[in-house]
Amino acid sequence: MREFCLPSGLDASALQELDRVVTTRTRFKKGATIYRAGDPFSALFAIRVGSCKTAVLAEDGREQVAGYHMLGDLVGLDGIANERHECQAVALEDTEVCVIPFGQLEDLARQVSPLQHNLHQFLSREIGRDQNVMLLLGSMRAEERLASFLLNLTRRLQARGFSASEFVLRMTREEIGSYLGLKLETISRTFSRFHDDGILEVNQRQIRVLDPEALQNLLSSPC
Amino acid sequence: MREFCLPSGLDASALQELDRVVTTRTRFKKGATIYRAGDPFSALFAIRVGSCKTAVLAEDGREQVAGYHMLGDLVGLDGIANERHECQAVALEDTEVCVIPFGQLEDLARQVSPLQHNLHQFLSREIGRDQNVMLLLGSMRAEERLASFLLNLTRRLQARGFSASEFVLRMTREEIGSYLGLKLETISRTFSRFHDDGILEVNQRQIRVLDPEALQNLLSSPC
DNA sequence: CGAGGTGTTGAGATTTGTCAACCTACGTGG
DNA sequence: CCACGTAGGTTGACAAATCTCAACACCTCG
Repeated sequence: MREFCLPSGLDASALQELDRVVTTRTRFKKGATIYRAGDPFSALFAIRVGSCKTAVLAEDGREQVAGYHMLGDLVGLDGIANERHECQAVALEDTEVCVIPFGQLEDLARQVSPLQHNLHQFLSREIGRDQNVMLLLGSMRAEERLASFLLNLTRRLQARGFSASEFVLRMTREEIGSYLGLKLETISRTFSRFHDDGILEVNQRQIRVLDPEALQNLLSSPC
Repeated sequence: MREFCLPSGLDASALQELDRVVTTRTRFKKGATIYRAGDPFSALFAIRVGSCKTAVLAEDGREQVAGYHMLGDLVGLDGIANERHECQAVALEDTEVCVIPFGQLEDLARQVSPLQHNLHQFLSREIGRDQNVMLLLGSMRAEERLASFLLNLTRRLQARGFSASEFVLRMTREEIGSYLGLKLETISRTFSRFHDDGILEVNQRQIRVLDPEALQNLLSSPC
Protein backbone atom coordinates (compact mmCIF):
# COMPACT_ATOMS: atom_id res chain seq x y z
CA MET A 1 0.00 0.00 0.00
CA ARG A 2 2.73 2.45 0.93
CA GLU A 3 4.24 2.43 -2.51
CA PHE A 4 1.09 3.95 -3.97
CA CYS A 5 0.73 6.55 -1.37
CA LEU A 6 2.47 9.70 -0.28
CA PRO A 7 5.24 7.90 1.65
CA SER A 8 6.70 6.29 -1.45
CA GLY A 9 10.45 6.79 -1.60
CA LEU A 10 10.81 8.31 1.84
CA ASP A 11 13.59 7.29 4.19
CA ALA A 12 12.94 5.95 7.66
CA SER A 13 13.20 9.22 9.53
CA ALA A 14 10.93 11.00 7.07
CA LEU A 15 8.41 8.19 7.40
CA GLN A 16 8.46 8.64 11.12
CA GLU A 17 7.78 12.33 10.78
CA LEU A 18 4.94 11.66 8.40
CA ASP A 19 3.47 9.21 10.88
CA ARG A 20 3.52 11.99 13.44
CA VAL A 21 1.44 14.17 11.09
CA VAL A 22 -0.99 11.45 10.06
CA THR A 23 -2.37 10.43 13.40
CA THR A 24 -6.07 10.03 12.77
CA ARG A 25 -7.91 7.48 10.77
CA THR A 26 -11.61 7.71 10.21
CA ARG A 27 -14.14 5.12 9.18
CA PHE A 28 -17.15 5.82 7.04
CA LYS A 29 -20.11 3.57 6.53
CA LYS A 30 -21.32 2.92 3.01
CA GLY A 31 -23.16 6.01 1.85
CA ALA A 32 -21.61 8.30 4.47
CA THR A 33 -20.32 11.69 3.43
CA ILE A 34 -16.60 12.26 3.89
CA TYR A 35 -16.90 15.96 3.14
CA ARG A 36 -19.44 18.25 1.57
CA ALA A 37 -19.05 21.03 -0.96
CA GLY A 38 -18.47 24.22 0.98
CA ASP A 39 -16.94 22.53 4.02
CA PRO A 40 -13.80 24.28 5.23
CA PHE A 41 -10.74 22.51 3.91
CA SER A 42 -8.15 21.42 6.42
CA ALA A 43 -6.97 17.99 5.40
CA LEU A 44 -6.52 15.52 2.58
CA PHE A 45 -7.84 12.01 2.88
CA ALA A 46 -5.92 8.93 1.81
CA ILE A 47 -8.07 5.89 1.23
CA ARG A 48 -6.80 2.90 3.24
CA VAL A 49 -9.77 0.61 2.79
CA GLY A 50 -12.78 0.88 0.52
CA SER A 51 -13.67 3.41 -2.14
CA CYS A 52 -15.54 6.66 -2.65
CA LYS A 53 -16.96 8.88 -5.33
CA THR A 54 -16.47 12.62 -5.61
CA ALA A 55 -19.21 14.73 -7.13
CA VAL A 56 -19.65 18.35 -8.10
CA LEU A 57 -23.02 20.03 -7.82
CA ALA A 58 -24.47 22.31 -10.49
CA GLU A 59 -26.21 25.54 -9.55
CA ASP A 60 -29.55 23.89 -10.13
CA GLY A 61 -28.69 20.95 -7.89
CA ARG A 62 -27.75 18.39 -10.49
CA GLU A 63 -24.96 16.11 -9.35
CA GLN A 64 -22.08 15.13 -11.58
CA VAL A 65 -19.84 12.31 -10.39
CA ALA A 66 -16.30 13.56 -11.06
CA GLY A 67 -14.20 10.77 -9.66
CA TYR A 68 -14.11 7.19 -8.45
CA HIS A 69 -11.37 6.67 -5.90
CA MET A 70 -9.97 3.57 -4.33
CA LEU A 71 -7.19 2.21 -2.16
CA GLY A 72 -4.21 4.55 -2.06
CA ASP A 73 -5.96 7.47 -3.76
CA LEU A 74 -5.83 10.90 -2.23
CA VAL A 75 -9.08 12.84 -2.16
CA GLY A 76 -9.83 16.43 -1.29
CA LEU A 77 -7.15 17.96 -3.52
CA ASP A 78 -9.57 20.44 -5.04
CA GLY A 79 -10.09 22.04 -1.65
CA ILE A 80 -6.63 23.56 -1.38
CA ALA A 81 -7.32 26.43 -3.75
CA ASN A 82 -10.03 28.19 -1.80
CA GLU A 83 -9.61 26.60 1.62
CA ARG A 84 -12.95 24.94 1.17
CA HIS A 85 -14.09 21.81 -0.58
CA GLU A 86 -15.50 22.36 -4.04
CA CYS A 87 -17.10 18.96 -4.31
CA GLN A 88 -18.43 16.26 -2.03
CA ALA A 89 -16.99 12.85 -1.32
CA VAL A 90 -19.21 9.90 -0.43
CA ALA A 91 -18.12 6.43 0.63
CA LEU A 92 -19.31 3.73 -1.79
CA GLU A 93 -18.70 0.97 0.74
CA ASP A 94 -17.41 0.83 4.28
CA THR A 95 -14.26 2.86 3.98
CA GLU A 96 -11.33 3.90 6.11
CA VAL A 97 -9.22 6.97 5.40
CA CYS A 98 -6.07 8.53 6.81
CA VAL A 99 -6.64 12.17 7.66
CA ILE A 100 -3.67 14.26 6.53
CA PRO A 101 -3.78 17.79 7.94
CA PHE A 102 -2.72 19.85 4.98
CA GLY A 103 -0.90 22.64 6.77
CA GLN A 104 1.31 20.11 8.53
CA LEU A 105 1.84 18.25 5.30
CA GLU A 106 3.04 21.45 3.65
CA ASP A 107 5.40 22.05 6.57
CA LEU A 108 6.83 18.59 6.27
CA ALA A 109 7.02 18.79 2.48
CA ARG A 110 9.30 21.80 2.82
CA GLN A 111 11.70 19.66 4.79
CA VAL A 112 11.40 16.40 2.90
CA SER A 113 11.99 16.90 -0.78
CA PRO A 114 10.75 13.46 -1.94
CA LEU A 115 7.54 14.03 -0.03
CA GLN A 116 7.15 17.40 -1.69
CA HIS A 117 7.61 15.83 -5.07
CA ASN A 118 5.16 13.04 -4.30
CA LEU A 119 2.55 15.59 -3.37
CA HIS A 120 3.11 17.46 -6.61
CA GLN A 121 2.84 14.22 -8.53
CA PHE A 122 -0.45 13.40 -6.87
CA LEU A 123 -1.84 16.81 -7.73
CA SER A 124 -0.56 16.57 -11.29
CA ARG A 125 -1.83 13.04 -11.76
CA GLU A 126 -5.27 14.16 -10.70
CA ILE A 127 -5.14 16.85 -13.40
CA GLY A 128 -4.13 14.28 -15.98
CA ARG A 129 -6.92 11.97 -14.90
CA ASP A 130 -9.45 14.75 -15.13
CA GLN A 131 -8.26 15.60 -18.61
CA ASN A 132 -8.78 12.02 -19.67
CA VAL A 133 -12.31 12.16 -18.33
CA MET A 134 -12.83 15.33 -20.37
CA LEU A 135 -11.65 13.47 -23.43
CA LEU A 136 -14.12 10.73 -22.64
CA LEU A 137 -17.03 13.08 -21.99
CA GLY A 138 -16.25 15.36 -24.89
CA SER A 139 -15.57 13.01 -27.71
CA MET A 140 -16.65 9.44 -27.08
CA ARG A 141 -19.87 7.62 -27.71
CA ALA A 142 -21.63 5.53 -25.09
CA GLU A 143 -19.88 2.25 -25.88
CA GLU A 144 -16.49 3.90 -25.93
CA ARG A 145 -17.14 5.65 -22.63
CA LEU A 146 -18.11 2.48 -20.84
CA ALA A 147 -15.22 0.55 -22.40
CA SER A 148 -12.81 3.27 -21.32
CA PHE A 149 -14.25 3.27 -17.82
CA LEU A 150 -13.97 -0.49 -17.49
CA LEU A 151 -10.43 -0.62 -18.84
CA ASN A 152 -9.35 2.16 -16.51
CA LEU A 153 -10.91 0.24 -13.66
CA THR A 154 -9.20 -3.02 -14.51
CA ARG A 155 -5.83 -1.27 -14.76
CA ARG A 156 -6.22 0.34 -11.39
CA LEU A 157 -7.41 -2.86 -9.77
CA GLN A 158 -4.52 -4.75 -11.29
CA ALA A 159 -2.02 -2.16 -10.08
CA ARG A 160 -3.36 -2.80 -6.59
CA GLY A 161 -3.00 -6.55 -6.85
CA PHE A 162 -6.64 -7.37 -7.50
CA SER A 163 -8.04 -9.36 -10.36
CA ALA A 164 -8.33 -7.36 -13.55
CA SER A 165 -10.91 -9.66 -15.06
CA GLU A 166 -13.41 -10.06 -12.27
CA PHE A 167 -14.65 -7.39 -9.93
CA VAL A 168 -17.62 -5.77 -8.27
CA LEU A 169 -18.74 -2.31 -9.26
CA ARG A 170 -19.29 -0.11 -6.27
CA MET A 171 -21.46 2.36 -8.09
CA THR A 172 -25.04 2.11 -9.26
CA ARG A 173 -25.89 2.42 -12.94
CA GLU A 174 -27.03 5.93 -12.19
CA GLU A 175 -23.69 6.90 -10.64
CA ILE A 176 -21.73 5.34 -13.48
CA GLY A 177 -24.01 7.19 -15.87
CA SER A 178 -23.38 10.46 -14.11
CA TYR A 179 -19.65 9.86 -14.23
CA LEU A 180 -19.79 9.05 -17.94
CA GLY A 181 -22.28 11.75 -18.89
CA LEU A 182 -25.02 9.25 -19.75
CA LYS A 183 -28.34 8.18 -18.31
CA LEU A 184 -28.65 5.01 -16.28
CA GLU A 185 -30.73 3.34 -19.00
CA THR A 186 -27.95 3.89 -21.50
CA ILE A 187 -25.44 2.32 -19.11
CA SER A 188 -27.72 -0.65 -18.60
CA ARG A 189 -28.27 -1.09 -22.33
CA THR A 190 -24.57 -0.82 -23.08
CA PHE A 191 -23.76 -3.44 -20.46
CA SER A 192 -26.36 -5.68 -22.08
CA ARG A 193 -24.81 -5.13 -25.51
CA PHE A 194 -21.34 -5.98 -24.20
CA HIS A 195 -22.86 -9.06 -22.63
CA ASP A 196 -24.56 -10.08 -25.88
CA ASP A 197 -21.32 -9.52 -27.76
CA GLY A 198 -19.48 -11.86 -25.42
CA ILE A 199 -17.25 -9.12 -24.09
CA LEU A 200 -18.50 -9.20 -20.51
CA GLU A 201 -20.38 -11.35 -18.11
CA VAL A 202 -22.67 -9.02 -16.21
CA ASN A 203 -24.64 -9.93 -13.14
CA GLN A 204 -25.84 -6.78 -11.52
CA ARG A 205 -22.62 -5.23 -10.23
CA GLN A 206 -20.57 -8.36 -10.57
CA ILE A 207 -18.50 -8.00 -13.74
CA ARG A 208 -16.26 -10.48 -15.48
CA VAL A 209 -14.25 -9.27 -18.43
CA LEU A 210 -14.15 -12.03 -21.03
CA ASP A 211 -12.57 -10.13 -23.90
CA PRO A 212 -10.43 -7.19 -22.81
CA GLU A 213 -9.06 -6.79 -26.33
CA ALA A 214 -12.52 -6.10 -27.66
CA LEU A 215 -12.85 -3.31 -25.12
CA GLN A 216 -9.50 -1.94 -26.18
CA ASN A 217 -10.51 -2.09 -29.84
CA LEU A 218 -13.56 0.01 -29.12
CA LEU A 219 -11.17 2.79 -28.12
CA SER A 220 -8.44 2.59 -30.68
CA SER A 221 -10.56 2.28 -33.79
CA PRO A 222 -11.23 5.56 -35.59
CA CYS A 223 -14.94 5.25 -35.08
CA MET B 1 -0.24 40.85 -13.36
CA ARG B 2 1.89 39.68 -10.45
CA GLU B 3 -1.07 39.31 -8.15
CA PHE B 4 -2.52 36.59 -10.34
CA CYS B 5 0.65 34.74 -10.69
CA LEU B 6 2.97 32.68 -8.57
CA PRO B 7 4.68 35.67 -6.92
CA SER B 8 1.52 36.83 -5.15
CA GLY B 9 2.19 37.48 -1.48
CA LEU B 10 5.95 37.06 -1.65
CA ASP B 11 8.31 39.43 0.08
CA ALA B 12 11.03 41.33 -1.75
CA SER B 13 13.85 38.86 -1.20
CA ALA B 14 11.69 35.93 -2.25
CA LEU B 15 10.68 37.81 -5.37
CA GLN B 16 14.31 38.34 -6.15
CA GLU B 17 15.05 34.64 -5.80
CA LEU B 18 12.11 33.78 -8.00
CA ASP B 19 13.41 36.20 -10.60
CA ARG B 20 16.67 34.30 -10.54
CA VAL B 21 14.80 31.09 -11.35
CA VAL B 22 12.56 32.56 -14.02
CA THR B 23 15.12 33.89 -16.43
CA THR B 24 13.76 32.95 -19.82
CA ARG B 25 10.77 34.23 -21.67
CA THR B 26 9.69 32.72 -24.92
CA ARG B 27 7.48 34.04 -27.68
CA PHE B 28 5.18 31.91 -29.76
CA LYS B 29 3.49 32.94 -32.97
CA LYS B 30 -0.21 32.28 -33.35
CA GLY B 31 -0.64 28.56 -33.99
CA ALA B 32 2.79 27.62 -32.66
CA THR B 33 3.10 24.64 -30.33
CA ILE B 34 4.37 25.41 -26.83
CA TYR B 35 4.79 21.74 -26.00
CA ARG B 36 3.60 18.44 -27.40
CA ALA B 37 2.16 15.37 -25.70
CA GLY B 38 5.07 13.12 -24.85
CA ASP B 39 7.65 15.89 -24.63
CA PRO B 40 9.86 15.58 -21.57
CA PHE B 41 8.61 17.84 -18.81
CA SER B 42 11.05 20.28 -17.29
CA ALA B 43 9.23 23.54 -16.79
CA LEU B 44 5.91 25.23 -16.26
CA PHE B 45 4.86 28.12 -18.46
CA ALA B 46 3.22 31.26 -17.15
CA ILE B 47 1.36 33.24 -19.77
CA ARG B 48 2.51 36.86 -19.83
CA VAL B 49 0.85 37.93 -23.06
CA GLY B 50 -1.69 36.17 -25.23
CA SER B 51 -3.54 32.90 -24.76
CA CYS B 52 -3.32 29.23 -25.55
CA LYS B 53 -5.37 26.07 -25.65
CA THR B 54 -4.37 22.74 -24.18
CA ALA B 55 -5.59 19.57 -25.84
CA VAL B 56 -5.45 15.86 -25.09
CA LEU B 57 -5.25 13.32 -27.89
CA ALA B 58 -7.27 10.12 -28.00
CA GLU B 59 -5.68 6.84 -29.04
CA ASP B 60 -7.32 7.17 -32.42
CA GLY B 61 -6.00 10.69 -32.93
CA ARG B 62 -9.07 12.71 -32.04
CA GLU B 63 -8.22 15.94 -30.30
CA GLN B 64 -10.12 17.19 -27.29
CA VAL B 65 -9.51 20.76 -26.19
CA ALA B 66 -9.13 20.57 -22.42
CA GLY B 67 -8.34 24.13 -21.50
CA TYR B 68 -8.33 27.73 -22.60
CA HIS B 69 -5.64 29.70 -20.83
CA MET B 70 -4.91 33.38 -20.70
CA LEU B 71 -2.82 36.02 -19.00
CA GLY B 72 -1.48 34.83 -15.66
CA ASP B 73 -2.45 31.20 -16.12
CA LEU B 74 0.08 28.47 -15.53
CA VAL B 75 0.19 25.71 -18.11
CA GLY B 76 2.01 22.39 -18.14
CA LEU B 77 0.85 21.28 -14.70
CA ASP B 78 -0.20 17.86 -15.94
CA GLY B 79 3.40 17.08 -16.88
CA ILE B 80 4.71 16.84 -13.34
CA ALA B 81 3.26 13.40 -12.67
CA ASN B 82 5.19 11.42 -15.26
CA GLU B 83 7.96 13.87 -16.15
CA ARG B 84 6.43 14.25 -19.57
CA HIS B 85 3.62 16.32 -20.96
CA GLU B 86 0.32 14.51 -21.27
CA CYS B 87 -1.27 17.07 -23.54
CA GLN B 88 -0.22 19.68 -26.03
CA ALA B 89 -0.39 23.45 -25.71
CA VAL B 90 -0.85 25.68 -28.76
CA ALA B 91 -0.78 29.47 -28.87
CA LEU B 92 -4.08 30.96 -30.02
CA GLU B 93 -2.49 34.32 -30.80
CA ASP B 94 1.01 35.73 -30.54
CA THR B 95 1.90 34.76 -27.01
CA GLU B 96 4.73 35.26 -24.55
CA VAL B 97 5.39 32.93 -21.64
CA CYS B 98 7.75 32.84 -18.69
CA VAL B 99 9.57 29.54 -18.50
CA ILE B 100 9.69 28.27 -14.93
CA PRO B 101 12.09 25.34 -14.52
CA PHE B 102 10.16 23.05 -12.25
CA GLY B 103 13.03 21.52 -10.31
CA GLN B 104 14.24 24.94 -9.32
CA LEU B 105 10.73 26.01 -8.47
CA GLU B 106 10.41 23.04 -6.13
CA ASP B 107 13.73 23.95 -4.52
CA LEU B 108 12.61 27.50 -3.98
CA ALA B 109 9.18 26.42 -2.77
CA ARG B 110 10.84 24.46 0.02
CA GLN B 111 12.42 27.66 1.23
CA VAL B 112 9.57 30.10 0.62
CA SER B 113 6.40 28.89 2.24
CA PRO B 114 4.04 31.36 0.53
CA LEU B 115 5.43 30.33 -2.83
CA GLN B 116 4.87 26.70 -1.93
CA HIS B 117 1.29 27.45 -1.02
CA ASN B 118 0.70 29.44 -4.20
CA LEU B 119 1.93 26.52 -6.26
CA HIS B 120 -0.40 24.18 -4.43
CA GLN B 121 -3.26 26.57 -5.00
CA PHE B 122 -2.53 26.70 -8.71
CA LEU B 123 -2.52 22.94 -8.93
CA SER B 124 -5.69 22.67 -6.90
CA ARG B 125 -7.46 25.40 -8.84
CA GLU B 126 -6.71 23.55 -12.04
CA ILE B 127 -8.37 20.47 -10.56
CA GLY B 128 -11.41 22.50 -9.60
CA ARG B 129 -11.61 23.99 -13.06
CA ASP B 130 -11.39 20.60 -14.67
CA GLN B 131 -14.18 19.33 -12.44
CA ASN B 132 -16.37 22.17 -13.56
CA VAL B 133 -15.67 21.28 -17.16
CA MET B 134 -16.69 17.71 -16.35
CA LEU B 135 -19.93 19.02 -14.92
CA LEU B 136 -20.48 20.95 -18.11
CA LEU B 137 -19.63 18.04 -20.39
CA GLY B 138 -21.48 15.47 -18.37
CA SER B 139 -24.75 17.13 -17.58
CA MET B 140 -25.46 20.21 -19.65
CA ARG B 141 -27.16 20.71 -22.97
CA ALA B 142 -25.69 22.74 -25.77
CA GLU B 143 -27.16 26.10 -24.76
CA GLU B 144 -26.09 25.63 -21.17
CA ARG B 145 -22.59 24.64 -22.19
CA LEU B 146 -22.07 27.71 -24.32
CA ALA B 147 -23.63 29.98 -21.70
CA SER B 148 -21.36 28.50 -19.06
CA PHE B 149 -18.34 28.92 -21.30
CA LEU B 150 -19.15 32.55 -22.05
CA LEU B 151 -19.85 33.42 -18.43
CA ASN B 152 -16.62 31.80 -17.34
CA LEU B 153 -14.82 33.78 -19.99
CA THR B 154 -16.35 37.08 -18.97
CA ARG B 155 -15.46 36.47 -15.34
CA ARG B 156 -11.86 35.71 -16.16
CA LEU B 157 -11.56 38.69 -18.48
CA GLN B 158 -13.08 40.93 -15.85
CA ALA B 159 -10.69 39.64 -13.20
CA ARG B 160 -7.87 40.69 -15.50
CA GLY B 161 -9.25 44.16 -16.00
CA PHE B 162 -10.73 43.64 -19.45
CA SER B 163 -14.27 44.31 -20.52
CA ALA B 164 -16.66 41.57 -19.46
CA SER B 165 -19.24 42.51 -22.07
CA GLU B 166 -17.19 42.79 -25.23
CA PHE B 167 -14.37 40.55 -26.31
CA VAL B 168 -12.83 38.57 -29.12
CA LEU B 169 -12.87 34.80 -29.07
CA ARG B 170 -9.46 33.37 -29.81
CA MET B 171 -10.76 29.95 -30.75
CA THR B 172 -12.56 28.79 -33.87
CA ARG B 173 -16.05 27.33 -33.65
CA GLU B 174 -14.45 23.95 -34.04
CA GLU B 175 -12.12 24.48 -31.07
CA ILE B 176 -14.93 25.80 -28.90
CA GLY B 177 -16.97 22.80 -29.96
CA SER B 178 -14.20 20.44 -29.01
CA TYR B 179 -13.85 22.12 -25.63
CA LEU B 180 -17.59 21.89 -25.02
CA GLY B 181 -18.07 18.41 -26.44
CA LEU B 182 -20.13 19.64 -29.39
CA LYS B 183 -19.70 19.95 -33.14
CA LEU B 184 -18.87 23.26 -34.73
CA GLU B 185 -22.27 23.48 -36.39
CA THR B 186 -23.94 23.20 -33.00
CA ILE B 187 -21.77 26.01 -31.66
CA SER B 188 -22.63 28.14 -34.66
CA ARG B 189 -26.34 27.45 -34.32
CA THR B 190 -26.31 28.16 -30.61
CA PHE B 191 -24.54 31.48 -31.17
CA SER B 192 -27.20 32.31 -33.73
CA ARG B 193 -29.95 31.44 -31.29
CA PHE B 194 -28.40 33.61 -28.58
CA HIS B 195 -28.17 36.36 -31.16
CA ASP B 196 -31.81 35.95 -32.17
CA ASP B 197 -32.85 35.96 -28.51
CA GLY B 198 -31.07 39.27 -27.98
CA ILE B 199 -28.58 37.78 -25.55
CA LEU B 200 -25.48 38.36 -27.66
CA GLU B 201 -24.24 40.36 -30.56
CA VAL B 202 -22.14 37.99 -32.62
CA ASN B 203 -19.89 38.99 -35.49
CA GLN B 204 -17.59 36.14 -36.21
CA ARG B 205 -15.36 36.03 -33.16
CA GLN B 206 -16.30 39.45 -31.92
CA ILE B 207 -18.79 38.96 -29.09
CA ARG B 208 -20.80 41.50 -27.17
CA VAL B 209 -22.85 40.27 -24.24
CA LEU B 210 -26.12 42.18 -24.17
CA ASP B 211 -27.95 40.22 -21.49
CA PRO B 212 -25.62 38.45 -19.04
CA GLU B 213 -28.54 37.63 -16.77
CA ALA B 214 -30.16 35.59 -19.50
CA LEU B 215 -26.97 33.57 -19.76
CA GLN B 216 -26.96 33.09 -16.01
CA ASN B 217 -30.59 32.00 -16.06
CA LEU B 218 -29.79 29.30 -18.57
CA LEU B 219 -27.58 27.75 -15.91
CA SER B 220 -29.54 28.16 -12.72
CA SER B 221 -32.93 27.03 -13.99
CA PRO B 222 -33.64 23.34 -13.45
CA CYS B 223 -34.09 22.78 -17.14
C1' DC C 1 -41.31 -12.27 3.62
C1' DG C 2 -42.13 -7.85 1.90
C1' DA C 3 -40.72 -3.28 0.36
C1' DG C 4 -37.91 -0.23 -1.75
C1' DG C 5 -34.04 0.55 -4.23
C1' DT C 6 -31.80 -1.06 -8.32
C1' DG C 7 -31.60 -2.93 -12.93
C1' DT C 8 -33.62 -4.21 -17.61
C1' DT C 9 -36.09 -3.46 -21.67
C1' DG C 10 -39.27 -1.26 -25.06
C1' DA C 11 -41.31 2.62 -27.80
C1' DG C 12 -41.29 7.07 -29.01
C1' DA C 13 -39.41 11.98 -28.44
C1' DT C 14 -35.58 15.08 -28.52
C1' DT C 15 -31.14 16.64 -29.12
C1' DT C 16 -27.21 16.68 -31.52
C1' DG C 17 -24.55 15.01 -35.41
C1' DT C 18 -23.78 14.57 -40.42
C1' DC C 19 -23.57 16.12 -44.94
C1' DA C 20 -23.93 19.62 -48.11
C1' DA C 21 -24.33 24.14 -49.97
C1' DC C 22 -23.23 28.56 -49.55
C1' DC C 23 -21.46 32.86 -47.49
C1' DT C 24 -17.83 35.88 -45.31
C1' DA C 25 -13.57 37.60 -43.92
C1' DC C 26 -8.82 37.66 -44.08
C1' DG C 27 -4.30 37.38 -45.78
C1' DT C 28 -1.28 36.70 -49.64
C1' DG C 29 0.67 37.66 -53.74
C1' DG C 30 0.43 39.92 -58.01
C1' DC D 1 -3.91 48.27 -53.38
C1' DC D 2 -6.87 45.00 -55.21
C1' DA D 3 -8.27 40.23 -56.39
C1' DC D 4 -8.49 35.86 -55.35
C1' DG D 5 -8.04 31.72 -52.68
C1' DT D 6 -8.85 29.54 -48.56
C1' DA D 7 -10.03 28.88 -43.89
C1' DG D 8 -13.71 29.74 -41.08
C1' DG D 9 -18.70 30.45 -40.32
C1' DT D 10 -23.79 29.87 -41.26
C1' DT D 11 -27.84 27.44 -42.39
C1' DG D 12 -30.88 23.63 -43.96
C1' DA D 13 -32.51 18.83 -44.28
C1' DC D 14 -32.05 14.53 -42.68
C1' DA D 15 -29.89 10.72 -39.78
C1' DA D 16 -28.37 8.83 -35.62
C1' DA D 17 -27.53 8.66 -30.86
C1' DT D 18 -29.24 9.25 -26.53
C1' DC D 19 -32.99 10.56 -23.47
C1' DT D 20 -37.57 10.09 -21.54
C1' DC D 21 -41.25 7.67 -19.83
C1' DA D 22 -43.15 3.49 -18.55
C1' DA D 23 -43.62 -1.24 -17.28
C1' DC D 24 -41.69 -4.82 -15.12
C1' DA D 25 -38.04 -7.93 -12.90
C1' DC D 26 -34.73 -8.65 -9.44
C1' DC D 27 -32.26 -8.53 -5.31
C1' DT D 28 -31.01 -7.09 -0.98
C1' DC D 29 -31.90 -5.82 3.63
C1' DG D 30 -34.48 -5.20 7.44
